[in-house]
Amino acid sequence: MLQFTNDNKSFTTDDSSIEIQEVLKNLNLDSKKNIAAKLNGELFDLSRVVNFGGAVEPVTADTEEGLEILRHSTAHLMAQAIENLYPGTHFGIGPAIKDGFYYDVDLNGAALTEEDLPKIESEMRKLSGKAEKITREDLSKEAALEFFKARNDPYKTELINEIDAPTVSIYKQGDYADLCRGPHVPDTSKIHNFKLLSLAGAYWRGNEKNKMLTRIYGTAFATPDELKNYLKRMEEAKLRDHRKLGRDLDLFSLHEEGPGFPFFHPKGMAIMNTLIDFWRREHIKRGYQEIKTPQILDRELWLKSGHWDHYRDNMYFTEIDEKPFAVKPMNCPGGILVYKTQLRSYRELPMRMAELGLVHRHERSGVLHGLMRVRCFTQDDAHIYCEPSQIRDEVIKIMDLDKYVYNDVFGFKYSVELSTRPENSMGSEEQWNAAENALREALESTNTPYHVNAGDGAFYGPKIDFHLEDCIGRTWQCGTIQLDFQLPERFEMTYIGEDGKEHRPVMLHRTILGSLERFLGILIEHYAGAFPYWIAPVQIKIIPVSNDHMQYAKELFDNFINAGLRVEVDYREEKLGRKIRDAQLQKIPYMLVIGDKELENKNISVRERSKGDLGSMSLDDFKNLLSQEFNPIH
RNA sequence: GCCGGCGUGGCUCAGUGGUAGAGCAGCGCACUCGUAAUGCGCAGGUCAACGGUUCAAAUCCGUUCGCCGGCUCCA
Repeated sequence: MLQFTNDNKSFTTDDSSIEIQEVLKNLNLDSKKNIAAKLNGELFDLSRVVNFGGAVEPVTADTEEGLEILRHSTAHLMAQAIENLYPGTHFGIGPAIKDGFYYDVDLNGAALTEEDLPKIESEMRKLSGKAEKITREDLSKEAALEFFKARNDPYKTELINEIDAPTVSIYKQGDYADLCRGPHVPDTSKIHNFKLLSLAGAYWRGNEKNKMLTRIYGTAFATPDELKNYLKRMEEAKLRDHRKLGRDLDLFSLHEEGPGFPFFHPKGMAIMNTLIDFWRREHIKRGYQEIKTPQILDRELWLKSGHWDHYRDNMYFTEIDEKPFAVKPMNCPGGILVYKTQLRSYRELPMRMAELGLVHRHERSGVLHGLMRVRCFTQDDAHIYCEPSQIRDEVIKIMDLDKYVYNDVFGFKYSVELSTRPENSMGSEEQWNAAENALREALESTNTPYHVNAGDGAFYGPKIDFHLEDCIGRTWQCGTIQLDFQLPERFEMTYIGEDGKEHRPVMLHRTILGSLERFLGILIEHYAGAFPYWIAPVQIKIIPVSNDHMQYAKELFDNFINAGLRVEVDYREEKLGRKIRDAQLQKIPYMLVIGDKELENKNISVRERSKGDLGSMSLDDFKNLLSQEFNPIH
C-alpha cells in the first residue's frame, strides 16, 4: 500500500508501478504547466514509476528548480538539433547554469560561428513541435558503456567510467540519447522560450591540457515575457559596462601601447583620490599607519620570500648594474623590511601597516578586461603583525571594516569564502591547520555565512575572500584576509615579549577594496556612471544662461572651489537646453542655472540630475542642501 | 596561453576587387538664448601593422599586434 500526500489531501494505491503523473492526477494536481514532480523533497520525471509513498508536489517552470530542469532539457534539445545538423558530433557536458545553460560539443574539427546559431535554434523549434517524449532508462554501467561506445561517444564513456555507482541513467528523445541524471520535462513541446546566445571555446573538463571543445551558451524561461525581460536586462547591462562609461565620462583609457596598463584621466583620478581620502581617514581611525615601499627590489628578496619559487611566472624582471631585480607583484616583502628596521616590542602589537602599493603582475593576454583585470594595479594593502592570540580579534576587526565599506558606504551585496591549503604551498601541515582554524573561528564567532574553497589559498597561507556582486550579477573578488606563518619565519621576524625573550609574530595580509582600479570599475557599473555626490568627479556644473552671466558664474565657481568642492562652469556659447543636456549626460549631480533673475537676486537656480528643477534658492540654502548629502569623508 | 569573432577619422557605424563615406564630437561664423540637441560652413583617415596575390586591395591570403565573448588563471 502506497500513500501520497499533498497538504491535507492524500491518495492511496496498491499499484506499485504507478507513475508520478498519475499520483498528481489523483490528487487533482494535474496541470499542463507541470514539468516534473517532487516526492519527499526529491525531484523526479513525471513519468517516473515510484514504489514508495510520501509528500508529493508538482514542479513548474516558474520555480527555481523547475527552471533549472527546463534549461537542462533545453540543453538536450540543442544537442539533439546539433546532432541532426552536424552528424558525428561528440558531446561533452551540458548543464543548466545561473542564467541559462550550455553544452560543450566536439564538432570533429568543423567550426561554428554566431551565424549558425539561428539555424540550430530553428532546428530546435522543429523538434519542439514534434513533441517527442523524453524517456529515462536505468542501465548498468557496463551496459551504458556499451551503449555509448556503440554511438562512438568518447566523452560520455569517460564520464561513465568515473561514476561511482552500479547503475547510470540515460535520457532519450527520438534518436538522441544522453547520459544524464535528470530529471527532464516530459516531452520536447514544453520547451518554447529559449535563445542561443554565444559561442566560446572551453577545455574538456576545464583542464587546459585537454582538448578544446566548442561551448554554446543559451537560455530558457517559463514564459516569453521572462525571456524578453532577460534579454532586455542584458542590453541594459551593456550600457553600464565600465569600459563604455569610462570613455563616455572621460574617466580612463586603454591603449595598445600598454595592454593591461590603464591610463587615468583627470575625472577618473578625482574619483580615485576621493576613494583614497576616504580610505586613509577610515584606516587612521582604525589604528593603521601608512608606509610606501619601492617598485623594484633585488631578486634575492624574492628568492627569500618564496615568490621566485611560487610566483615567478607572474613577475616582471629587470636588471640594475648587471644585478637581477624584480618588479614587485606584492607588497609584503618590502613591508617586512620596514618592520625589521627596529627591534620590536610586544607593546607595539598588533602593528597595522597599510600601503597603497602599485603592483605589477603578468596576466595572460586573454584574461585582460578593462579595469577589472589588469597587469598593474594599486592594492589597498595592509600587513598586520600580531601575537597568535590576537589573530581572531584582528580578523574580526577587518571583517567589520569590510562590512562598513561594502554595505554601509557603497551598498553592495557580498559573500565570503574561506580558501584552504593549495598544492605547491609552503609550510607544515600543523601550521596550516592552525591558520585555517583561526580564520574559521573568526568567521563562526561572528556568525558570518561562508563557503569553503578547498585548495584555493595563497601559497603562504589560507585566506578569507570577499566577493562583491555587480550589476549583471557577476561577482568580483575585492577584499581578502590572508594568514601567514611563513614569511615571518623566512625573514626571521621577531618581537620581544613580556618575558624579555624573542618571539615570532604572525602576519596578516589584507585588502578591503582589493585593487583600486578594479574597485573603480565595479563602482562605475554599480552606479551606471551616476556616482553619488560625495564621489562624483564633478559635483556641480554651473550653467550661465548667456554671456551676461559668465562673470557671476565665475564668482560662484571660486566660492565652491574655495569650499573644496569639485565644480565646473560651462562657458560655451550654447543654448541653455544644450548645456543642461550635456551636464545630464555627464551624470553630474547638481546643475546651477545662472541667468538674469539669479544675477538680480544673487541666488541660484538648482537642478538635480534625477529630480530635475528644484527652483531658486540662496547660496547658503544650497550649501545646506549639499551638507545633507551622504558623505563619509565629512 | 587556448577557442571563436572583430579592427575604417576622437566616438558610433556605412562601404566585399576599380580614386575613402555619414552622423555625433572638434574648429569658424551667425544667433545672446530659462531647465535634455540653434543654423550654416570648415577641417579631420598611409582603412591596426607588416608581407603576399592582382593591371588594381579597406575589400582576397599569410603573419604579428590589439580588442570583444568564453576557457584556464586571478585583486
